[in-house]
Order: sequence, then C-alpha cells, then structure tokens
Amino acid sequence: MGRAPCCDKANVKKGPWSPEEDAKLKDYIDKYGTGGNWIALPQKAGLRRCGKSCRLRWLNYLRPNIKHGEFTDQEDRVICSLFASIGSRWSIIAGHLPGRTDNDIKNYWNTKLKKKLMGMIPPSQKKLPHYPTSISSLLQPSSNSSSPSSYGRSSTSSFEPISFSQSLMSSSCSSNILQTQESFMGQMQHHRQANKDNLLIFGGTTTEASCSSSDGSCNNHMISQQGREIDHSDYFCNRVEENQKIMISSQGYYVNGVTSTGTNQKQNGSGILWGEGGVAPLEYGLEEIKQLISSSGTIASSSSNFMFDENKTEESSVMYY
DNA sequence: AATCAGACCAACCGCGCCCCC
DNA sequence: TGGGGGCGCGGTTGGTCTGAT
Repeated sequence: MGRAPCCDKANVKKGPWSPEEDAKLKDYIDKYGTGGNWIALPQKAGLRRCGKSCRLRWLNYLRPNIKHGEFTDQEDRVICSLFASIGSRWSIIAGHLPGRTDNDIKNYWNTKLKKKLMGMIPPSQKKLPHYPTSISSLLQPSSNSSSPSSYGRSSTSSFEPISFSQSLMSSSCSSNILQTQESFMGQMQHHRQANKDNLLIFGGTTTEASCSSSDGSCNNHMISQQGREIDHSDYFCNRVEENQKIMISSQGYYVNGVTSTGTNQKQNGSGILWGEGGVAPLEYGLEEIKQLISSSGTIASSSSNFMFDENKTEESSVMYY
C-alpha cells in the first residue's frame, strides 16, 4: 500500500533547478500567483517539475525578500531561544526571522549552530577541553561572540561556540522541553560537575515567568508555546552569581530562596513550596540529566521519551516522562 | 598536485494535517 | 462522516565545495 505519488515521477525532472526553470516559475507566479494549487502549477507554467518541487523552489529561493548569507548573532539567539522553547519547528522559527526560510534555518542549525552549542558539551560527552565553570558565565550577555572563547573547539571544525545570552537562558529555562536539548544539558551537567553547590531547577511556562530586573536590556522576542509573541525583557534578566540556586517555573525565577518578586520561598525539606496553585517545577539532578542526555539522542521534538502536550500549555507546559 | 574527509546546502521524500466533496 | 487530494513540515540524502594532509 502507501500513498499515491503526488505526481508522475517518470515525467518530472529532478535535481538542481536551471536559471531557465527559475525564470519560468517566477514569471508564472508573478503573473498568475500560485493559484492555490501547486500540483497543477508546473504544467500551467510549462515546467516538467513536481508541484512540491516548485513550491519548495519558490518558497526557499524565488519569492521576494529572501535573505541569504551569514546569520547574525541576534538571529543565532532567536533561533536558539525558539528552538529551546518549541523544538525543531523550523517554520515557526522562520516566521520570527524575516527573510529566512525554514529550510535555511534547519540547515544552519544542523550544520553550524548545533555545533556551536555542542562546543559546550563537557569533555566526557564530546571530548572537548575547556568549559565555563560558572553559571554566571552562561548567563552573561552575549558580548564575546566574535572573540575567541575558552570553550572547547572541535578538532575538525572551525566554529566558535556562541555565548548564551540572558534571553536564551531565560527562554530556555522557561520551557521544560529544553531539557532534552543535549547542548544545554551539557552545560547544565558540566556546571553541576564544576560546582556542586549549584542547583538548577526548571519548569513552568513561557508565558508567566516574570522579571524583577530593571536593568535588563534583553529585547529579544520569542513566542509562547501557543505561538504568542512575548518579550524577553519580561524575563529573567538578572545576573546570577556562582553558588546560587536557580529555579525557574511558571511563578517566576528563584535564586537562593528569593523569588523574582522579592519574596522568600518557603522550603520544605529538600523541596520548595511554590505559591498556592503554582506548578511544581521540575528538578534535574546530575543523574537525571545524564539519563536525559543518554536517552535523548535526538532533539526534544523527536524524542520518544518526551512528549510536549500542546493542549496543556496555556498555563504550564507539561512533560511526560 | 592529488587525494581525502568534513562542511555545507539544495533538493527530495514521506508523513500528518486540513479541507473539500 | 468518511475518504481523497493537496499542502506544509521536518528529516534525510546526495552533490559540491573547501581545507587539510
């Protein structure tokens, strides 16, 4: 069985597009539009191409305002933030980067950006020599992305690990799903190894985390899990020092017993009581992290160990384990 | 100069969702 | 309401480029 082919494979050309084909397609769409039917379009346009191929060519290369070339640091951070929040939903991420296509972003992620992040994986994971040893270093604003860092460098590639901006950190923390990103897990695990006094606890929603900082200058935008755009400036913008315990959940962030609203959190044994009706944040110890890393060979959205319940993300994200 | 390995990227493939009949 | 067709998406592939040896 199986699905019927979308076109007559025997009579369609495959492979790279010629300038003539590009011109035909562009001319046709300029004149008549897509007509809402990509399957029929190539025949009308005089192209021996599959409709899907035409659509892809148009969307990725021929349509106006497509931006090619180097991704900026800002774009890097947007991609990372959104990836941490929503996983590999490239079309949504592309929607937040005008001129960029999902395919472009996907390729960029797979070939470069992911490796930048992988540069932060501990030596035990990636056999890389040097890593930041303080959480604060991970939370520093991105000011050195163009300068050599002390992070590890792959022996076979020339990438520079990006620095995690506050916006990335905050948005990453704001979503449970990020925990399966091996890059970030690597940071966390390494940090735990480097400084056992630190405790990193994450959880909650992207839509309710608050920020008490007045000097935070994070202006990046991100979207909630419902696709609603929200501003990072409302997020966790304060620098966090070493030896502090960090918790972020739907009620805000928490550092050494002080919440983002300035109140002290009650602690109950090893646990922490979050406000009434609050969503208990998830806690990740080193072992859990190791387990996550080992069990999530792929990214969150494709992991069988994690399911992101989009129907339950209005107030809090839910992770099934 | 030749060869090889890794990086990069355009394009293809298959699946799930949605809409329409 | 169910089935079929089209669209859109994410994963993967394969060709080309580039740098190292």
